[in-house]
Order: sequence, then structure tokens, then C-alpha cells
Amino acid sequence: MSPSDRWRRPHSYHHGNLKEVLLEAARKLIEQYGPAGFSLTEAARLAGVSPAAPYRHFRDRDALLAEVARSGFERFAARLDKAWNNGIPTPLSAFEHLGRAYLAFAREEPASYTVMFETGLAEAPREPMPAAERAFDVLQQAATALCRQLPESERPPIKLMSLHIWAISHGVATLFAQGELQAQKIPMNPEEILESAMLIYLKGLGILTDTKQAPSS
Amino acid sequence: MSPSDRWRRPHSYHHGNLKEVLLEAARKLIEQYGPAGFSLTEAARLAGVSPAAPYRHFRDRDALLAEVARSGFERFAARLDKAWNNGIPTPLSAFEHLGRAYLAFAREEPASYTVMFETGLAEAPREPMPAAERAFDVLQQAATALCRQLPESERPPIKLMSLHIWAISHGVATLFAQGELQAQKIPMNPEEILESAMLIYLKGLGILTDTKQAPSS
DNA sequence: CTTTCATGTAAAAGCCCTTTACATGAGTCC
DNA sequence: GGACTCATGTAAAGGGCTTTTACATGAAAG
Repeated sequence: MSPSDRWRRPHSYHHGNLKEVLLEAARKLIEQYGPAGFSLTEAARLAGVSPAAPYRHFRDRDALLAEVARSGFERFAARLDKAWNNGIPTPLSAFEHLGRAYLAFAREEPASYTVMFETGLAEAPREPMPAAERAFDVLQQAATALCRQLPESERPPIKLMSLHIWAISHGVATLFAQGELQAQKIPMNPEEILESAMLIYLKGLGILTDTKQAPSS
Repeated sequence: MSPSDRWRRPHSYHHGNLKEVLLEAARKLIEQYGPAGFSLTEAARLAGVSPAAPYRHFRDRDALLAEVARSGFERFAARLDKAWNNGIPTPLSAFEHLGRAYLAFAREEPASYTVMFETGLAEAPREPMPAAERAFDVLQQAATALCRQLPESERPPIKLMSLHIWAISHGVATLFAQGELQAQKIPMNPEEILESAMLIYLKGLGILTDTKQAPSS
């Protein structure tokens, strides 16, 4: 019962913070061994509890992975929203921040990102996953703001444009920003690839003109 | 020893075609349960052999998955190459075929596509995977051909452009063309999303002009 | 026919997932 | 303070999967 015992971990029968610790352990293990190599038992071991303990907090292994995905989308949406910052100071500069934030999340939380988008992990999440929709909303806001300078007749369907932006970002993130194994043969970093693609895409929409930088204001 | 025994399967001690049958079973199971849910034992059961039999053909579970990926890349590269067809009749029409072939493969062989691109499944394949490079080469050929009409000073770096094309295709394929779960809220099919994105991108490069269709020859 | 060897099986060790019955102890009510 | 309650932990066990090892089978070659 020395104070140091309370300091590190109460070493009591009840853990007190097991759910969060398990999620953290899961992310670490997935990052290391992939979603397939992750095991509930080993996560429990990392948390210092028995293999049955996680079942007090998650229905089963899939439920834990689903929670990794859900909480990942929360942080993802928050981060994208903060990077976009309502298009301030300019939609274009904010859009660049947004792209970098997207890639930064995929690189810093590869386990979360993988579980969030991996197909066939938890088959079908019944619920529409609100945080995922909030993240997509940020992209949609950005698309809207970027289009505002266009005459209405030339504006693309916002939803379609948002899907384009999402697909490009996701493609770059999964192909080049995760695991950095691919980084060998490829002469550029993911940020450069994403930004150059986006500049070309925006030019194709008429949002950007020939100069690399937009005519600010 | 009725003739029907020989008809369905030789029902002999030696299977005769086990390796291919196991790969086929693996693809079916992965398609159904995801790469995590796939089990060697169940693949063996589908093939009608004991759980130890697969080890005569694959070092371990990961080696089987690696072979699913490798053979997938073979068919992928062949299909892309055939669709591109050396840019005949026109680079633009061939490019459209290429995009459709990309999505068709992802939809028709979701298991292969997933294993081919899933991060953290087999950690790091030591070998550079020649078929994967052949597939990328097709994209690079297409990029080169599309750029030929541009004055040299306006041509983008071919490698970078190829990475853009790859990222967009991969993004659309993984987000919208696999599992078709997402198809609920999204008003368009993957082909439309990919083609519209590509048209905008090519316009941004100056390869396409305002008209939706290129001025054919 | 006999030998050879690729390809199959059976059995077993070890790990993981999950359930069930039981243990612990923090907070609550008298 | 003392007893109760219930969330949260453990232990044990069943069943499945992976992989290894020793053995079996039979097609092809000499």
C-alpha cells in the first residue's frame, strides 16, 4: 500500500481502466502484427489481466476491433475538422492542411486506420457510424468551399467531388503512407504525391489556374 | 469403385490437384469471411483432405496467402494489359477500358485484391513481386501514351502521374467497388466515380479539353 | 516386381476464443 | 460499523486452428 503502488497501477483486483488499456494494447499489437495477428489473449496479457477479463468490456474480439474503428473515426474526424478550420485563412491553404492531416493520421495511427477501412474485418457494421460521417462531412465542406469561386453552372456535384477527394486521399494513404514499406522504389513522400494530384484535380475543375499557387483572395 | 466415384473426384489417396484447389478454396473463404476469418483447416476441409495436407504445398498459412496474392497479381497484370491493348484504338478509350478492368478485377476477385494490397498481412514480401511491377508498368505505359500529345515542357513526371492514377483507382476500388456494402448511400457506381475523377484529372493536365469526350483523332 | 519419393493421414503440442461458475471488493443502505 | 449488491476480475474447460512428426499410400521409374 505504499504510495508508489497507487502511482503505477493500483495492483488491485479491479483494474480500474481496463477498457482503454485494452484498446491501446490492441492498437499496438495490430500495428506490429496486423489485424490478423492481433489476439485478445495477448492484449489481456499486456494489460496484466486474465484472458477472460476483456469479455467484461467487449462482447467478443470483433467488438473490440469495432471499438478501435469507432474511436479511431472520432479522432480522425476531429483531426480533419481542426485541420480544415472552416477554410481559414483560405480554402486552398486549409485544403492543403486537410490533406496533410489525413495522411498524418494514417501514418501515426496505422492500426486504427487499417481497422477503420479494412474490408471484411467485421463484415458489416449495422450502425451508420456517426463519426465516419462527420469525417466525410469535413471533406464535403471543403469541396463546397473550394467550389464557391466557380460560377454555379460549372460546379461539379458536391457529393461526387467529395468522393473523388476521399478516394485520392485514401489511395495515397493506403498505398504510400502506411508501413512505409513501399517507400523504397518511390522517389517522393506521400504528401507530395497527394498534393500534386489534388492540384491537378482542382485545375481540372477550373478552381486553380496554371500557377501552382492560387491567386490568394 | 462405381464410375461415379471417378466422375466427381478420383477419390484416390493422392488428390492430384490439391494446390490449385486449396487456392480456390482460400479465395472463396476469404471472400466470405475476410482474410482474418480464413482458416487453413477449413480450406483443407473444402478440398476434402486432412488439415496437414496443405503443408505439402505451402510452408505455412502465410505462404498460401502470399501465393493468393502472387497469382492474383498475375491475372491482374494480364487483365490490365489486355484492357489497355497498347492504347488501341485511342489512348483515351483504352484508358477508359483500363479503369474499368481495374474495378472489374477488384469486384470479381475481392479476395485476391484484398490480399494483394492489404497491409500487414504478410508483413513484408522480400521479393519485389514481378507481376505487381508488370501491372504498374501498364499504368505507366498508359500515362506515357496519354501524355504524348502534350508539348514536352508541359508533361508531368511519368512516374508521378502513374502513382496518381494508381492511387485514384485503388481508392475507388477499395472504398466503393469491394463488398458493395457502401453502395447504399452512394448514388453512383464505382465506374462513374472513377471515370469522372479521371476526366477531371486529365483535364487538369491539359490532356483533355472542356468537352467531355476527346476530339477523337 | 521392387524401389522411390511425392503426397497423403493421424496424432499431438500449443495457442487462441469463448463460456461458465466462482471470487473480490468498492460503493450503498440501514 | 456491517451487510448487501453488482461491476469486474479469475480459473477452468471445450472446441478450433496451426504446425510438426512419424507413418501410409500408390504412381512412376528402373
